[in-house]
Amino acid sequence: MSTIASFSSQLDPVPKRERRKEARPRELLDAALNLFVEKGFAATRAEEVAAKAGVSKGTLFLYFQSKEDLFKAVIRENISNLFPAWHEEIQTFEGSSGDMLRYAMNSWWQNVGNTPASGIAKLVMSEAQNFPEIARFYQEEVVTPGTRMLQDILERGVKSGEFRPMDTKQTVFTVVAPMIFLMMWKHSMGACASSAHLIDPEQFIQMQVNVLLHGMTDPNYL
Amino acid sequence: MSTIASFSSQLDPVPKRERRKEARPRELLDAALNLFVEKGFAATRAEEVAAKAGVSKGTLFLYFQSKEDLFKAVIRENISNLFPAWHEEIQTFEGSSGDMLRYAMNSWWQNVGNTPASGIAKLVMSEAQNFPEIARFYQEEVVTPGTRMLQDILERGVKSGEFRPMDTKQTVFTVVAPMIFLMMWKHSMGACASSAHLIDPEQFIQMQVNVLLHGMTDPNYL
Amino acid sequence: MSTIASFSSQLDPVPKRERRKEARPRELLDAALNLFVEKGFAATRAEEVAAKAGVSKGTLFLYFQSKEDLFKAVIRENISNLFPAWHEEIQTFEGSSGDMLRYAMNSWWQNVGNTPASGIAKLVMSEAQNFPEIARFYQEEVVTPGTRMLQDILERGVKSGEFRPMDTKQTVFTVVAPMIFLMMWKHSMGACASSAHLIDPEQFIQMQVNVLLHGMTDPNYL
Amino acid sequence: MSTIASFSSQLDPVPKRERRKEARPRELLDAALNLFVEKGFAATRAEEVAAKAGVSKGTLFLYFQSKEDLFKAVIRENISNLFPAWHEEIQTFEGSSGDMLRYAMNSWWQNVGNTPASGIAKLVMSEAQNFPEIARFYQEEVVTPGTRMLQDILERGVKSGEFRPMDTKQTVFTVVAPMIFLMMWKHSMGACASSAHLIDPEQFIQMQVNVLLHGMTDPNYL
DNA sequence: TATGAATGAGTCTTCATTCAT
DNA sequence: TATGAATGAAGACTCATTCAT
Repeated sequence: MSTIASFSSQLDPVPKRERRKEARPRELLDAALNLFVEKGFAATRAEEVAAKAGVSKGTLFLYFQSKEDLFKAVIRENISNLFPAWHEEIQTFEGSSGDMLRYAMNSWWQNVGNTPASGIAKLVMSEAQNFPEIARFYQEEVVTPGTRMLQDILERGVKSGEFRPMDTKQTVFTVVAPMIFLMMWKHSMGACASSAHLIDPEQFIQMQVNVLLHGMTDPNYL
Repeated sequence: MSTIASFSSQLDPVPKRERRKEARPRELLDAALNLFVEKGFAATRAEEVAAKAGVSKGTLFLYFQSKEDLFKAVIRENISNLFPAWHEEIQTFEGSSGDMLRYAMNSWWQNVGNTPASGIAKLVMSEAQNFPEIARFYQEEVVTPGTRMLQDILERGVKSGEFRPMDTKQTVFTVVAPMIFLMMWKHSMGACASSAHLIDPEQFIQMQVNVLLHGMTDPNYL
Repeated sequence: MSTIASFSSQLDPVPKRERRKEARPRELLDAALNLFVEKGFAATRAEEVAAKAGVSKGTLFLYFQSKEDLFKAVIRENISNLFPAWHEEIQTFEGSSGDMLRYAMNSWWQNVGNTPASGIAKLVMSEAQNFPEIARFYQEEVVTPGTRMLQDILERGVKSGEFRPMDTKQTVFTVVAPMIFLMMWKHSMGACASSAHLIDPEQFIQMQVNVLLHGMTDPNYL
Repeated sequence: MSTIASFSSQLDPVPKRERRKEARPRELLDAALNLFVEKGFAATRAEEVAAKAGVSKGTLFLYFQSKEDLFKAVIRENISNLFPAWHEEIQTFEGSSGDMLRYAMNSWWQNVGNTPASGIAKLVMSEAQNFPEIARFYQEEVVTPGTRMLQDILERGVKSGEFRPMDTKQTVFTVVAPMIFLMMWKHSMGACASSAHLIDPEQFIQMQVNVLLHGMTDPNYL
């Protein structure tokens, strides 16, 4: 057995940058991510995380100095890869800017809003005050590139005459707002939604795009 | 002024046990609002609230059955109570439904968004998972009447032909989203805003209303 | 009205020994008695006692130095008159000693066991460890005269040949035991009695007397 | 011996954090039994129990969910657990039902009445009002099986003709009463016993059995 | 490196008692 | 004498963190 193990480790030579020491933490980080998203930072007990990762309480603190340290690591590890192929896709999009915006928002729902990643965003915003360092980190890694991308779309539309002239830097938040809202709602009020306030996210996004593009006063558009 | 002050302070050496039954709830509520918003519900100790209100720990529980009860009172006092007058205003509003919507959102900014009360919404959404009872309470006391009011505006516009036909129940969240977003942003990312992502709330709201009403493709509207 | 009041107070000239100062405490003592019996010493809140007596919390402490002090007073005030006419009755009883015993126990049930006084006994025994002084007081005021009286009955029966020779000093506890038991049961397990363990006190006493007199092996007696 | 002791104490300087998972519950239970009996349930602080067992406050709650849970465990450990063996003994008893009853009561004295466990019954009855759940538990765990067992003895005697016909369900309390009495007395009045009211428990039990079996009027029995 | 028993600081809540009015 | 607002000590229970094994 030890032979096989050592053999296999020979086959997969760990790249230098991926230190051995971080193989175990991965499981802890995954467990923590899910629990933090599900229950929030304060309400998640260190022991739960350890149990979910299949190790003992003590082991957790072998890899992370404190629960807070774990939290920061969870966020840091899971934020960076939010804008992978997505950005690429948008960049090469062909079609009207309106369609582009619609596509971007639908795509966001598919790849972020409707995945555990949305939980991270909720978590970050919820705990931003308590962890300013994380908020700043999130700002840099997610907010800046994200708004940049959306702003590009708006500018493309204005330039082509499809959209009316606007302060794209500010208007971009008009596009961001429903997405932030959707994530927050889903992970907070959505959990206790009385039937009166159920939101159908996909319908909501279509409606949102329609309103963004045509407003509520345009009688020619549904 | 300083003369009067020092004089009066000689006369009233602030007795340790001041009897202020009438004023206490208000003082405690204010202290609680600020601390909850600043540090979160769970992270705020009951004793802190009492201290900030200038009373002892025990006194807090003389006026509120529990910390959670205090939180509910904060919500009621700072948000729920706004609705009646607000509803009245809307009811008697004369003018186009577009102006009405603009008025409602501006008014919201004046009375909620731009006050510490905005922190409450952020707080409730952040802590909803941990305190479902509070989420439920907020749903009932704020979300339901709030959306009801906005829905009325939309229906008014549709009925008058000013707005295009729509599913007002879902569209209302299109109006709610930017407000929720603004509060979340202000109390999370906004706190560590790199200059690149500063939001000018009032400008944002105007822009939001314009977009809601006319969309981004209407070249006839600024 | 004030005339009538002062007039009436003239009609009932308070005896010197019954000091004026103790008129108000009477109400407090009564309230305390009922509450202590009903809920126990620790579980009875000072404010409850005051409320039941129709005064404010502060007033209670005007008349009694502490809750403990109140407790002692309650016991002291209510114990002394447990053996009033009863003792007299027994003394002049004519009939067999068996009938006398039966009469004593039935009478005890009427005058003590089935009245709030039984609660006092339960209370004293329950709190004896915490208030040794009271236990000693109870010993003197109740236990000693009570057992003395019963011992007299036993000795009367032995002397007349109706009862077999016995160590009356010890046997007296055989008579006392069911009474103590009945009071304890009534004020403790009796409160949560599953139907299986309901005790019919009067039937129990008859049975007890029958057994005391005739045992369980005497086939000639029911 | 002292040599060995001092030698061993040099070798084992009692580590602060000793791992004794197996022994802990027993130690805590013993500490709790003694403190509960000595001071009452409510008056005993959880930390005291822990300290007496030589552990910290937190450790207590590692083994028992709550103070009430600890109390239940004390009852179970010290009384409930006695029943199976006891029931067995009774079941296989050979001899007259009278001897059987005498044996049962003597055995009870050996195993309960004369041990700290006797304090539990006193405790339960004293605190029953304040902790109904405990009373219910005691009813279920102790009262029901205990009375069942005694009732079996009585029925055996009736069936064999040794005892006269009787309502065994009610008569059983006639047997229970002196035991309850003995425990109550011992842990209340007994503690401050003036010499006049000292009870010799063993003599009392013999006398009690004699009276139960033969009554006080049977001249043929001592 | 891994374990999990043990720790103890921290927090809400209660309530006897005080004291300004 | 009476009030009741205010106090603060006390106690159950939690859980991040430590450390002996």
